[in-house]
Amino acid sequence: MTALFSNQRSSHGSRGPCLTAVLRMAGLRPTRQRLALADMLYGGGHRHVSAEALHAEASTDGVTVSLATVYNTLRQFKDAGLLREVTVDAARTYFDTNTSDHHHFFIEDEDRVVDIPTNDIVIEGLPEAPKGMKITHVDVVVRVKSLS
Amino acid sequence: MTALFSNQRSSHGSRGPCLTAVLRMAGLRPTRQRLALADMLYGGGHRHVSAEALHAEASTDGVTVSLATVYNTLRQFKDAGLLREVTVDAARTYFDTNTSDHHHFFIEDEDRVVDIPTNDIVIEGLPEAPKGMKITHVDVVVRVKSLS
DNA sequence: ATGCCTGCAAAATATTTGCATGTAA
DNA sequence: TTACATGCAAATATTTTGCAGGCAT
Repeated sequence: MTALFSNQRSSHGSRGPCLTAVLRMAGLRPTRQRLALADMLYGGGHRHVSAEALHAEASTDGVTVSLATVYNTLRQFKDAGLLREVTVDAARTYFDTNTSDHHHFFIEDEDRVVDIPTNDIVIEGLPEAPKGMKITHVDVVVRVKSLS
Repeated sequence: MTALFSNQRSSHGSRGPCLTAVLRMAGLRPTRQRLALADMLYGGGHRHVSAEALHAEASTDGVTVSLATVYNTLRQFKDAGLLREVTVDAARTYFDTNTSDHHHFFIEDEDRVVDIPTNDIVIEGLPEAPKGMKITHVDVVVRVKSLS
């Protein structure tokens, strides 16, 4: 599966219409706030964000949007399959604009999530799901810290 | 590495002295509350608990302990290496009495963590840690839900 | 015009902390 | 006795929700 938003900018030069179309396809009205957040998220390469960080970035960019709307928008994007939730830190929720199958580094000193750059990870010996269950996702989080 | 608390009960018949010794070794005074919580955690087999659940269980067992003390005690045990924190759900922190290397199922419908019963999981193609970093832990979480 | 969105503030939830009291050594 | 532990309540942090007003269709 390929990320829906990939290469918005390079494929069209202007990205507004693309974002609008994608939001519509997801059943979400292309409002000013959603377009602005989507642009920040997908305007250049893939990203990992927390709600707080995205809200701060919006403020810096002069985009007026409430923190509650950022939370709600991130959840809507996630429900629409445009973002993937990454659970690495119990205190904070991260969203990844890369919705394809891949895994993560978590940099413990900085509370930061980074994609693992290769696709070579293979997990062997994975057991069957418990009876009556099916596997929805396999998450691999490699926690790292500086050598200090 | 073997869990410090394993087989307390079977190796001695009474477990009080063991728990006391382990707490002391960890630099923690063996108080009534800590002994009671340690007994609940290690008295029989390995477990996964949240602070809230452990507090509820204590109340049921007639052990008087405040929720704050449960939180603090779990953190102390974790810092002492007696528990491992498992991050699977952003809304809740789980602690695993099994501190050895192993991985987890997360049952999404029930918000419950279960050890993956085999040791056969091998992860291949794991990349190097980013420059200047070292890997502290690799977590594999297999999310499952009922077939519905 | 209609119904979905947004902002704000308040609620809900999870966890930590300050401080007076209690207890182990 | 002395330092560390506990309980309580309040503080903190994150995320969600209710509601009145706003905007997309």
